[in-house]
Formats: sequence, structure tokens, C-alpha cells
Amino acid sequence: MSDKTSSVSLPTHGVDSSDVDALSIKGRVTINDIARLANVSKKTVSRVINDSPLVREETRQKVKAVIEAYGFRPDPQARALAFRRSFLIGMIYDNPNPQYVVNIQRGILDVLETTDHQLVLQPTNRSAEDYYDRIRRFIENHRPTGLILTPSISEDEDLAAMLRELDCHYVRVASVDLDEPGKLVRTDDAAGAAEAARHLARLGHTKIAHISGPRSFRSVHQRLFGFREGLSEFGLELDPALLIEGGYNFETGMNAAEDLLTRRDRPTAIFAGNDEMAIGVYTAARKVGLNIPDDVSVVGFDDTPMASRIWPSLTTVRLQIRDMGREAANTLLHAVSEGDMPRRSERFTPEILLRESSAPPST
Amino acid sequence: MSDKTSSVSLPTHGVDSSDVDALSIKGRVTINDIARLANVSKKTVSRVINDSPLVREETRQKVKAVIEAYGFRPDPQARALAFRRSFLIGMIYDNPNPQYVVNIQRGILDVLETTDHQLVLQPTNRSAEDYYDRIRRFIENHRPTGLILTPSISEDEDLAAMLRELDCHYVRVASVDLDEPGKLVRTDDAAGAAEAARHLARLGHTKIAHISGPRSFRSVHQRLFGFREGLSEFGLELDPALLIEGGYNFETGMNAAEDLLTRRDRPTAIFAGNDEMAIGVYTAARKVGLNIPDDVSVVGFDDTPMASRIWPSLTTVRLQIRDMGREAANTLLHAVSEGDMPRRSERFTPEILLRESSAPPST
DNA sequence: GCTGGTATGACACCGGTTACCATTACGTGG
DNA sequence: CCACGTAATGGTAACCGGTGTCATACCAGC
Repeated sequence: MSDKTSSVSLPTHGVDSSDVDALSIKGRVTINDIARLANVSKKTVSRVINDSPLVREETRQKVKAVIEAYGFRPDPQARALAFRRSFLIGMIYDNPNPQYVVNIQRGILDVLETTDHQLVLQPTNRSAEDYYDRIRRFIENHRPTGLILTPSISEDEDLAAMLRELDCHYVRVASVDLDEPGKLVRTDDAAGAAEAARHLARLGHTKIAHISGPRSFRSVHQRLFGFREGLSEFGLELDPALLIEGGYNFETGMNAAEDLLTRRDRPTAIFAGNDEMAIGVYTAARKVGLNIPDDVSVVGFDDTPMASRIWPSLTTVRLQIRDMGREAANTLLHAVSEGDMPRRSERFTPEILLRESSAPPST
Repeated sequence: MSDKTSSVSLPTHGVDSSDVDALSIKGRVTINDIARLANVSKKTVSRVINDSPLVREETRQKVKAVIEAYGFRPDPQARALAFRRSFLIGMIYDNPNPQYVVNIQRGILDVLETTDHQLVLQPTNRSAEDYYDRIRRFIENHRPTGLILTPSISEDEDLAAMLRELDCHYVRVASVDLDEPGKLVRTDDAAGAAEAARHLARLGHTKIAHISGPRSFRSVHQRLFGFREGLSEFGLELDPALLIEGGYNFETGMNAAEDLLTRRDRPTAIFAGNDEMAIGVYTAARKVGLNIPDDVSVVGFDDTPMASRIWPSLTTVRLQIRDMGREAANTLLHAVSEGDMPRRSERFTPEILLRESSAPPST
């Protein structure tokens, strides 16, 4: 551990100007080394690194060659200090399902891989007392390049306002339209839900129930809206009695389904707001002795791994989560480099995956 | 932005010494402000921050009070530059299941929350060409405080060697004993598998098959070893014909089970190396018209969310993943602060969860 | 000759830490 | 009680490795 290296030639970290050779560089290659080797000032090297136009092409080539030759990589910490911002991207989320978290992470990392940025995680608890404080502290302490917010955090307007006040770039991944199109990666949940409705209507179902997620999630209204839309195209409408609010989890899905399926006039199809609740429907159906899809068709939303592996496999709607992660990262980096110039962001339309859990109603 | 503050007493960026008041602080509170306000040198403040013993108790209290009063937080970037290491912990993993990733992350973050460290993700592809290079670059560029390696990355001795050579602290989460007990969070997969074996043997099964993970994973041998152990306690042994190597995924589990279950002398119980393959067994059983658990008992490993939600619910072995994440982070931080003094790390013994998929064999 | 734009470099600075030196406090022997 | 050695403490300057500001040198056009 004692670090008394050498009483050697080099007094400070600078290298003898008399000894202009690779061999004289000890340890890490710094911008000073490059400057000396290329016979320019460190500022010029800095300009080259940062793609400043204020460098003659010839000089630029020369410097780049030296950088290349010595494998110089500017120190992220030093840049962070000088730039007064770190090259970190924070991902803020509040306990969505693991599949979602991991896929968004992958998508973001797909993009960051090609940059100098690192992804740091900031799971939070939206109902915690210090929810805002923690995020604020993170930003003030680390000055991240930006944040990526996922549902339902992304729907929090107060948070967005705070971020603007803190001059912190951010991108929201959400299923609803927000005021800031340039900072939004929009998933079209409504379109997905509409697809589900059409599919069931097309099969001939008319008594179609919906187990929604909690009303406090704005995405829930999107899915509900789209579902109604899809039904209306077939002249159907959602019977209020067949709409039950669940909690986006297994238990509530099961309970709601048990309620629905034990009614005298039970529905022949159930569209669950997510796959977890759909799996709950499976369990309820078994409990009350009904068969899927013969007695009741089930459609989910999310395409979790479970959906394709359960029996019968679950017809569901797939969000393109990893793609959205990529898009979010790209949008964020774009906003940072272009100074918030809005960027035409694509909208991600989910696709419906037809599997075994849906079939025409038995007459 | 123009920063020409004062031609006053303090030449550098310090603030007027005549104006010792909170109001004189512009922008972020720095160590200089604290030093001035506390009437000590910045060096002394630095000593207080870093818990140096070379500060009189009285002085320490005084400085701490000022720090507290002004909510001073030392700039992580600046410290990183000066310390020549960033306050980042890298988590390196190679595509384990999402549930695992998320739970480990949670555990790690539980601990980091209370420190100045951030968690950055480094998913890799162990079979990629630049696998080592990428990790090396990350370390050289960012000088993280340390790394946490999860299976199967954690079993890679070459990687560990490289990290030692780079003077990079690390902790491995693994199911096998490695040479460095101080850097290991050990999960006792063997004990879990033994539990599974005992459970099935106790139920009266004698023809018990095992679908293992790929042999290249060292954990697979642990599970296999433990399974044999457990069987032997009941005077049973694993028939080589009933051992099939799978790939830790749904398809291979299904194929292996289809093979096993269509034999004339089929096993009455199957222990799958993980839940995903166990779900594959479910599907195969349905395909060949066998009932779980009446015709065949199934036991998995992992307790993924699916396990409790599928029907019939899956008897499986639960690893304490989040706890292991916590332990890994604690071990790492301990190693860093104590200079690798080995730390007695607890061993995590998995528990078996008895559910509906296992029952006595039908006679 | 003056103006203006381009390319480059000198120097201070980002906010901490360490190296080294100066000062102070304290215990001891004469 | 004084001189002195040693430990405890605090100050100054340099440094970590980059970037910003501003001055300057150069060249073209009016």
C-alpha cells in the first residue's frame, strides 16, 4: 500500500520536456503527454477531443494520430469536474416488474455502450417521505447528464417541474401524452388495448370483461380508452358491470376474475390490464372449473416470459420495452447535445400476440 | 458565467474574508466556504470529512457543525479526481434471469443507499470477443471502487486474475468455493438441491430424474452434488439414465421432460435445475397427457414469480438473492476500507418451498 | 492601416487531496 | 523553572486531469 514510487526523473506528473518519448510516460497517459508528443498545447488537444471546429484540419489529424497511437482516453472524472457534470445517466423507477426494469436497462445500455456514459440506478419509492429530496440530492451531488423516468414516476408532473428547476435534462417513458413531446418516449398503450378488443370482438365475443390496473396510473386510462375504442368499432360497448379495477398483481386479478366468472351471466372473455392479472384469471378459472379458452378467453398485456410458457399460452399485447429504452437514451443524449431541440420521437405501437388462451366463444 | 469576483483579499476563488456570512456564498457550498466559516484551513475540513484522527475533538465538532449547518456535501467528482478512484460500484453480469438481476441490484442498492457510492451496470457477454477488454477499459477509465460479479461471470478465474492485476477490488457471488473466501458471497446451492432430494424421497419417490443446467456452470455441479447427497441419505442414488443436461431454459426443460416422460419406465418425479426448466416440464407433461402432481412430481429451483402463480404452483428452492446482494455490497465496502482484511461472510442456505407440484407417487 | 475572423496558447479554475513545512502543545530531564 | 525533543495541528502550494477565458498571432479584405 505504501506508494512511494520512484525517486525517478520525473518530479511532478509532467514529463521532462527534454525527454520526448513514449518511454518517458509513466502510468496513465494524460492530455499533457499527448500535447507534448503532438507539439501543441493541452488546450488544443482538448479541442480535438471535444470536436471543436476551431482546429485546423491538419492539426486535428496530427493530434488524433498521437491520441490513437498512445491509446489515450480522457479521464471521465477529470472531465466531470471541469464540465461540472458527470457522465452518468440516472434511471429512476418505482418498482415496476423486473422484466420491465431489465429490458429498459438493456435498451438504455445498448445506446450508452457507444458513448462515454454510464447508467446508474435510482430506484425510489414514490410514496416515501423523502422521495423528492433523494432525487434532488442525487442531482445536486452528481450532476448527471440526465435522467430517464419510467412509469409511473414518469407521470409525476411535480417531479418534472423540479427537474426543470434544477436544470436537469430528462426523458419520460410514458403511455400518455405530456406537455413536452421532445422529452417523451411514448408507448401507445391505447392502440395495444384496442387491438386486444378487436381480436376478441372478431372472434365473436360480446360479453367481454376488463380487469383494469389501478386508476391512479394514467396508463390505465389509456388502456381502458383504447379498449373501448376497439370495441366500439364492432358496435360493442363495455358494460360497466364488467369493468373491475385491479391492482396490477396476481391476487387482484384472481379475485376479480373469480367475481366475474361466478356470475350467472358471466363474460365469455376477459381482457386483463397486464399479464400478472391474466395469470390470476387462469387460477380463478381453474378454481371455478372453467376451461381456457373453451369457456372463457383471456388476453393479457405485457408479454412477460410467463405468457408464452404458461399453459395454455397467453394471448397478450407486447410493448417494445427494450426499443423504448434505446429510444429514451437516444432522445436524452440528443437533447443534451442539441440543447433541447425537440426530436421527432417515434411512437411505439405494441403488437398483439395471438396464442392459445383466446378462441371463439362456445355457443 | 464571467467569474471575476472581487479584487479582494482572497486572490483565488475564495470569498471575501471580511464577509463571513452565509450570504457571501454564491452557488454551491464548497470546502473553502466551510473552511472560512469554521475558521480553519480547508485541509482541516478535509481531515474531518475523511475521519482523520489528526484533528482535535473540539475542532472536529466545530467543523462538523458548520458542515451540517450549510448542508455541505463534498463533490464526488472532485474527490474522485483527487483520490484517483470514482465512487462507483460496477455490477457485472451475463444475462441471468431478470428476477435475479433485479433482486441482486436491490440488495446492493439497499447498502449503497447509506454510502456515497453509485451502482453502475456492466452487462457483458461472456462469449464476446472483447469480453475482457471491455471490463478492463471500464476499470481503467473509471477506476471504480470495486466490482460485484454474479454467476456465471463470478466463476471466471481468468477474470479474477485480471482484476487482481489491475488492483481492482471485487466480490464474487457464487455457489462454489473459491480460493478467496474474503471475496466471496457463497450461496449453498448444494444444500438447496439436497433439500429437494430429501423432500421427494420422503414423499416415497424412488425413480427421480434430474434435468441439470449446462455442465459449464460450476453451480450445476453443486446442485447435482447436493442432489445426490440428499438421495443417498435415503439409500437412493441417481440413475445415470435419469440425468439429462439442459440449458437452464424453457425449451431444453421441455424437451428433456418429454424424453423422460415417454419412456416405458418413466420417473415419478423430476427435479429441474431451475424454475424455467421446471415450467418446461409442465408443458411436456401436458403434451404427453400426464398430470402434475398425480403422475409426476416436479420440483424447481429459484422461486421465480412464476413458480407461485402457475398451476399447479411449483415446489421449488428459494435462494436469498436480495440478501446476497446486500452481503456482496457490504463485503466489498469492507474490503475496500479495511484493505482486504477477510471478513467472515455468512453462507446463504436456500429454503425449499413446498407447494402443489409435488405429492407422493401414485402407486 | 484598420477591421474581423480563425487558430492557438497561457493561465486560472473546477473542488477536492496530498506533500511538506511551520507552528503550537506537551512531557521530560537538568 | 527553563531548555528541548516529540507529537499534534494547521497552513501553503502543488496536484489530480481536464475545461473556460482571454490574449495573441496570423491572414484576408476594405
